[in-house]
Amino acid sequence: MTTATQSIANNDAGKGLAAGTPLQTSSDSVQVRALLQLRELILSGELAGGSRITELAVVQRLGASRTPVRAALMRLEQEGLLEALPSGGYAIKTFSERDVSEAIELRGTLEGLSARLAAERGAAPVVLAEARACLDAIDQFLQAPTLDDQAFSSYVALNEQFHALLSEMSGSAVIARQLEHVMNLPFASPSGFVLAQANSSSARDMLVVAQDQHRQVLDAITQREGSRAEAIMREHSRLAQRNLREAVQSPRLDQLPGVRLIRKQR
Amino acid sequence: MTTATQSIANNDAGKGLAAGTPLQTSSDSVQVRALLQLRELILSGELAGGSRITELAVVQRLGASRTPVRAALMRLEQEGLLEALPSGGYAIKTFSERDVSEAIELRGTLEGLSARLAAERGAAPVVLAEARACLDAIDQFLQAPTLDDQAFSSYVALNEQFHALLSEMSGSAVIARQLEHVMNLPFASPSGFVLAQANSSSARDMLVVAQDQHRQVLDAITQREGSRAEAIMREHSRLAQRNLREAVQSPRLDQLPGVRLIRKQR
DNA sequence: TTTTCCATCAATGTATACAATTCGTATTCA
DNA sequence: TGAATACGAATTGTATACATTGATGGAAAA
Repeated sequence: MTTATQSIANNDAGKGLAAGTPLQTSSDSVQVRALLQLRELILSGELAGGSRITELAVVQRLGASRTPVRAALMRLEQEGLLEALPSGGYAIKTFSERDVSEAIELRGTLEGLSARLAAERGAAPVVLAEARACLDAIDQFLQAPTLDDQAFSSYVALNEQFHALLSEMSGSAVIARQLEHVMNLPFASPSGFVLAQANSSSARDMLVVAQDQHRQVLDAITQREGSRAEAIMREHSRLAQRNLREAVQSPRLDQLPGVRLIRKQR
Repeated sequence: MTTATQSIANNDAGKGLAAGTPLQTSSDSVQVRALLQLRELILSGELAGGSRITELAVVQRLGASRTPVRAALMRLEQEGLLEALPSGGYAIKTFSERDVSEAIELRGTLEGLSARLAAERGAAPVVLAEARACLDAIDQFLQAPTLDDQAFSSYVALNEQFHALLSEMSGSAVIARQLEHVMNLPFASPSGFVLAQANSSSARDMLVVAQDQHRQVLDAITQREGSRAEAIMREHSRLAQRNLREAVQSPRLDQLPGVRLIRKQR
């Protein structure tokens, strides 16, 4: 995970100003800034999916020199957002709905593996406690009969945290690394499409179901029930699958990061 | 670790040469050559695991300039062979036996997923036919009561091919990509440790077992038995686990690529 | 009008100069 | 003597010039 510490603004006399750029000057290195900005540009759909992307264009757009831009491009390629063209250069990848579905399935499988290992080996008590606290916090939000956008955002944050803790419980750096890599794929993230459902009447119910699965997988891990833990996490990812299917038609979809990269047909 | 120029001496006396110099030992670009050579250097153990690696050292060693070397380093970091140090620069990663074990488990899980999807969706007949041909070829080698090193090498190649076909059968580029990524981890490859067992008396028997699993998973896929296919591939990876455990003490171990990166403890 | 060849250009690949940061070391002050 | 600071060497980060390759368009010939 790249540390995106937002701190004192620095630097950046800003030569070429582009319209609409969020102007988030963090004091990170040029390389990191270029990576973040370029990723944002792609995920926001500002750069059309499928189109070719040239170094020079990015250089002009971001104001950095070719070297850090090149690094960022390389990085984004291996993240899966860009595709290296055989003739050199890159194209912005697009994803079919099936691709997204498979990415979610992949995450479910890996999280299942992680949960099983955590159960079989036993998780560190500290992490378990953190996870319980995290779930308690989620419960707080679910108390209310209806949830506003703010509550959903909080849920998303806590949800991500819980999944991260789950990954940590396996005690496997190798698997955690792979999971991180899968999550780099857009929309594969645990809360990828929940926001699209925020207005749905059944939205809260879905979160209730998800939260129950959270509880149960933690219980399974505590009871050292490996295959139960694995099965739960796999099923848990199916919620995201459902959200994906429902969200594909949602008009609100366009506001989510990365959805512009999904092409309609397979 | 001193310089000593013990690798392929390209070294070409530097910048004096004008354009058009036929220094292409292999017809690839400098970048690709640097990547291959550096990876080889690491996997062969010529660069000590855990040690820091500086750009300049690599530049001097490989004769390329900093730019392609930098690209190679970046690549190897994301492959998992190098670790990016917080202060900049890289260190050669080392792996515990547990890391390796987890990498194998990971592969088994992903191959299981792939096989299940292939079974559920149905695999392309062409690929299925190729896979059968591949297994027939392996059978040829297993006819002999004992196998020489040459036969083992052939087995390894065919084995890799079969696993590649299996990955293709799922029809999922997303999953195939992840599998590829996992295989980048040293020793996670399907035939990672078979060569270490080549002299063992039970070596052939192990291959016989493996081959039976190959047959069965193909049968399961053909019969559209998803969870059976998945289970078989998971169990299949356990063979590699066994090989790992046995191979760890083998004196022949040092000749395998990457084993020098395994640290003894924890 | 079409095809082929050449010229031109644009984009990436490569090398290197320059800047900034880090780390080790030595010196100085308490 | 110890610690802290400052200085210097080394290494990475950044920018850019140069080289090469691939694409594109236009002109000439069939």
